[in-house]
Amino acid sequence: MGITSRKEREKEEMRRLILDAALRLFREKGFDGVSIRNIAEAIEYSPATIYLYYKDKSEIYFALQFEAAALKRDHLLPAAAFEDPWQRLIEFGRRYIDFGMKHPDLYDLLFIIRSPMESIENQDCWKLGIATHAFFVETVQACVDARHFKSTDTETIAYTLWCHAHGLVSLFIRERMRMYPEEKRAELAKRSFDMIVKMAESL
Amino acid sequence: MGITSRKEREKEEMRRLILDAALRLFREKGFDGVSIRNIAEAIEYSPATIYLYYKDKSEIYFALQFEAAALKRDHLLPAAAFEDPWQRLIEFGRRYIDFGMKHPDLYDLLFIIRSPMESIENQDCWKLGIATHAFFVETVQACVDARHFKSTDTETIAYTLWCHAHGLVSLFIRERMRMYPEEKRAELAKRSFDMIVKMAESL
Amino acid sequence: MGITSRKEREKEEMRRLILDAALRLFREKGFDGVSIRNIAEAIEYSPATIYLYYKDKSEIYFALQFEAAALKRDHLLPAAAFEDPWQRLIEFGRRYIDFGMKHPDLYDLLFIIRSPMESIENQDCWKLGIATHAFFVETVQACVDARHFKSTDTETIAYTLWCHAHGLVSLFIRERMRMYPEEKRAELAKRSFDMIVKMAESL
Amino acid sequence: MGITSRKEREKEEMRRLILDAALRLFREKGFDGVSIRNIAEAIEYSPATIYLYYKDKSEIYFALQFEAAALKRDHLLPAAAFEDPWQRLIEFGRRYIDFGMKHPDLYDLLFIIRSPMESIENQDCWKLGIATHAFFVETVQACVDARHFKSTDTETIAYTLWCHAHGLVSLFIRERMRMYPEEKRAELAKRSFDMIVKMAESL
DNA sequence: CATGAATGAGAGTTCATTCAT
DNA sequence: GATGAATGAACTCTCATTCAT
Repeated sequence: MGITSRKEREKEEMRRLILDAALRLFREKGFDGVSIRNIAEAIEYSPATIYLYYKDKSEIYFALQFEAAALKRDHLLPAAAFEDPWQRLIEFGRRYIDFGMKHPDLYDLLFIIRSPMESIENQDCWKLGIATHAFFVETVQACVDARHFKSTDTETIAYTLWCHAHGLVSLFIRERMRMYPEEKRAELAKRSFDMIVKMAESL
Repeated sequence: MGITSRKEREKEEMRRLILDAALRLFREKGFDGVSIRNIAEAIEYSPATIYLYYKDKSEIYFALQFEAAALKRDHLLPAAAFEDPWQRLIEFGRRYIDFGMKHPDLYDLLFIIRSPMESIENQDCWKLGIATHAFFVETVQACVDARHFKSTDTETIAYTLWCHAHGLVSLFIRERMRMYPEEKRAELAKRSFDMIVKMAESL
Repeated sequence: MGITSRKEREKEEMRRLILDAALRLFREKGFDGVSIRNIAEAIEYSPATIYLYYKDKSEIYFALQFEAAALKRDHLLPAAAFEDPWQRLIEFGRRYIDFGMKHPDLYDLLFIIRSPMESIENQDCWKLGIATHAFFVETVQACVDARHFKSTDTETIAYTLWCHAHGLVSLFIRERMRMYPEEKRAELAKRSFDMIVKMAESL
Repeated sequence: MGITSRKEREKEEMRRLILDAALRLFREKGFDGVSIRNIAEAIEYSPATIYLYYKDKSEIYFALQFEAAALKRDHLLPAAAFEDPWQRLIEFGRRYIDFGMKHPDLYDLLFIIRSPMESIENQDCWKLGIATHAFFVETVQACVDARHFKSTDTETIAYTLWCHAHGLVSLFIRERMRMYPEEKRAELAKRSFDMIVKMAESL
């Protein structure tokens, strides 16, 4: 078992190495701009070596999507610590946007990129995403249960808040805010978040 | 003149053919995923023929973007007919979302696709977009002037509403609403629009 | 006959137009760098029109080679005016080098470029070249007859002088004189010509 | 070490294969007339393979030029053994011409072919050429110092001799001696060399 | 386990050339 | 007589991928 597990561990480390490099490169040059060769060079292995760990390029893609989903979950999870559902919801939103701003490529991967036909592999990723989304909806539900809103249409409330957050992040990371001077964008996003919170309060 | 105009027309038809094919392909596979060859095959011409009508790949892209911007403006413009700014704003929002739903590829092109560094050529397109955006902001301003909102932060109000609308459309057209059954999605979008309108009223 | 000859004349003018443009372009961008399209644009006709006057690209090439040969002959011919064979020879040499310096592309065409298999067409050109060369050899012979040299090996004398002149011109136009500062090259060439003349005197 | 060196050797052999094919093609069709595909076909490999050994087309060109320069130096160097500067000079000239006749493609590459703007890479080649040229000029200078010529214009003497040698070789290898029967050409060249030597003696 | 070597396929683009009008 | 439209073939170069070692 010792040997087997060490091998397992080494294999895992190698996958890590590949994914980290891939992720960094995707960040820099976009998904289409990165080649297997680029990744191989980045980790100082030969291109052929990559294929020992991932069947093909799209498997790397799926693995990354899973990574992204996990990272996102980890980024959002601390919101669960807030006992008050309303505070929890706010924190969740703040963290959601923060995640998108800090990891634009991951966000892109999860919510914008048109994926190359989702095979079975990324079902795990999908489950993760579902779970995180469920946590979000439950939080909204908790607010509803706590009579925080006049409206009781949990589904629509959750969806509406999501639309706003997603719109905010994706306009930003796909560079559609050029009519606003660069240095004002972050602040505008911040003000908009505060505003939607206010708006939600009077729902 | 007869011959000239027929030739002109035929040339125009060919450009149409190219643009339509290109548009469909761009949306399916993204800008980088589409090759001149692909487009040529789609319209059953040789690759070289494309170059008789468009200088290079990005010129096709710019032509499409310009068309999309013009179509969008035409789609939104009727909102200007409403005299009451608040009604005008609502109509504008409704039409914005409607445009995105009806012409997902055009919306994609304008607000989602990662473009090849926009050179001077598509300034026209850019101006068009700016103008339409300005109309939107002015409408919000008119509402503010009419004391429709408690808040007077026009910029943030406009931006927040835009975020919601863009988020709604882009989650839809980039298929990130799979957790909702297909037949419910349109209705959910509708309810969300109504909700944001309500929320805005109490701004 | 009037109509026919006018048509003939017009056809000739068009050929002139094409050749002149081609020549200018070859000068600027080299033979390989020029396309039929380039030539067509230069004379503001369509590429297809060129084909009404020349069967294909290499026919233009051959026509140009003939042009070059004729131009060269015209450039050298005035040397014939000198009655003294020695003066005639010197003048011939001077003019030969002058031609190469003033029309590097023509010289290139005639003496350096590896031609695309010489078909029957450029036989005319070949004859012209032969004739000019014969004139040169005859001049040398005249010097020999006039006991200008001790040596009587006309063939070798002519060939040796030609080698020098050709070497001088071709090192210059194929840019192999970079070890000499640009501004000194012309003068060096001049001094070398004077030197070979001197050397020939003591042959 | 065995394996490594064998691999090294194989790699070197492949480069040889490419360079040999390229050299032959360049000389037949000129630099612009040769495509990577041509070279690949000649050695019966795929075009992509070429890129494993040379970054691009001009790197092949530079590699060849460097080789040619080195070979030429090696061919000329033995002349240095002659102590008497005049004998040294004669031997140098003889070897220069001999090199051109024996390796027409290399000579072509070095002194005739129109090269793709030489970047920094082939500086080595350039230096080699400069050095060999310097050796030549020094030899002429030594003759001058030894009062071998009446003229003391070393630069012009060297240049004039070079012109003759270059003209002789390049008329030959670019096939501009067709007016002389094939079997007489070599002898004519020989006689011309002897003649220029004589002429130089009386300088 | 890792890789060097190789390649087919395909990218954008340009070219000489043809042909119906 | 002139041309607009079209194309097959070629260009340089990169990519994902395979396979023998």
